Amino acid sequence: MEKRKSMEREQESLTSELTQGKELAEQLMSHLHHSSSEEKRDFLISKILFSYEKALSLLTGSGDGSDGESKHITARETMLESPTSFGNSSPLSEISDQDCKRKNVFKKTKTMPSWTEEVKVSSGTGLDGGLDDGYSWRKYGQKNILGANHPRGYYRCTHRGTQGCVATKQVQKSDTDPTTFVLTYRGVHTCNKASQLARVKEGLKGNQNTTLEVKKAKQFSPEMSFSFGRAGLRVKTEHLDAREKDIFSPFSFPSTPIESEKVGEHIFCSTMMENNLVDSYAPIFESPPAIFESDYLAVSPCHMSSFGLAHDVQTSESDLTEIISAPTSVTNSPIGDFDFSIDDFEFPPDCLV
DNA sequence: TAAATTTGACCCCA
DNA sequence: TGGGGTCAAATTTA
Repeated sequence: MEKRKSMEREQESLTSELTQGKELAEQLMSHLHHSSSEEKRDFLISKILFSYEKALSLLTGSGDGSDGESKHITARETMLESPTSFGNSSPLSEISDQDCKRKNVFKKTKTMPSWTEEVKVSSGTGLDGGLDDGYSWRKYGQKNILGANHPRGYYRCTHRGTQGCVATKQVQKSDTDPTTFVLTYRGVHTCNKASQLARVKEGLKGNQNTTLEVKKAKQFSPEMSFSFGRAGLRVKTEHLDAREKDIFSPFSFPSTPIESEKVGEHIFCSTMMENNLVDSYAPIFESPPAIFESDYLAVSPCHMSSFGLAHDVQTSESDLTEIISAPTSVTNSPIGDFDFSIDDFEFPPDCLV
């Protein structure tokens, strides 16, 4: 009995890994067609390889095949995820559509990549909870969290219905610092806006006016099967004059004082290196956080290298923190090389904030 | 009037 | 069994 359960789990993990591999391959195909950055393609390839290696290890029994996530997936959930896997005769067919939906949601939530950011905003920005990061979010819930002084807001991508974008984020005001919001992102944007933002970010490459400083990576734990840890960035903004704010307006940049003493405070790059996870970290930037909210965004060198940014880098107080300059828009770009100017970019009407 | 937000209820899981 | 996350109806906003 116990053995059978174990086998079922392995089969589920296998299915999950193969499915993931397939999806990643499809993403890669899409990126090939859109001449995305080499880093991004490399990352997708490494993820695909990892998925298949893991699947193989499950088949051969050489690995434990279970990770923190997949071992929680039940047989029922797995079947529900693949509606075609059971026919009318299955007792599962009696499960309501809503039940199916819910179970899919819970499973997807658990298996989606997630990472955390701490974003400091100045009071009066009117961005509480919204914290515009360039994506369109729709609030779908709010909960009081045990032990937390402030409620947690739940947001999902506006394009979820139209484009099936599964990205979600949680926003909670920090208990210790009311000006700091803890943002937890889950899932990767698959909406058009994501690729458009990526293009905007890439457009930073040739632009040199606005200073970016990536401050720190606060947390990283290999929570997701292998590559998607939780990483944190503390993003500060300051010194935006009216003109610059206008420039940033499409992304609603707030302005807050920078805490220079915290620059380089957290060394996460080395942690990544030690864990051979540098490549794995790429996805964190590849997808959403897209914090457009600072004119002062610090980036550790490992980020820089994974971004393919080798130019216009100044050394900051920390060896692990460097400053980039960019003129019109800023972000901790998930996408590596910044290839074209933002001037080349046009927002389709449906994506303007 | 469509889109966004609020909020109580529901479900899953530790 | 309670906490966290999500759904969806009701309400608000643009």
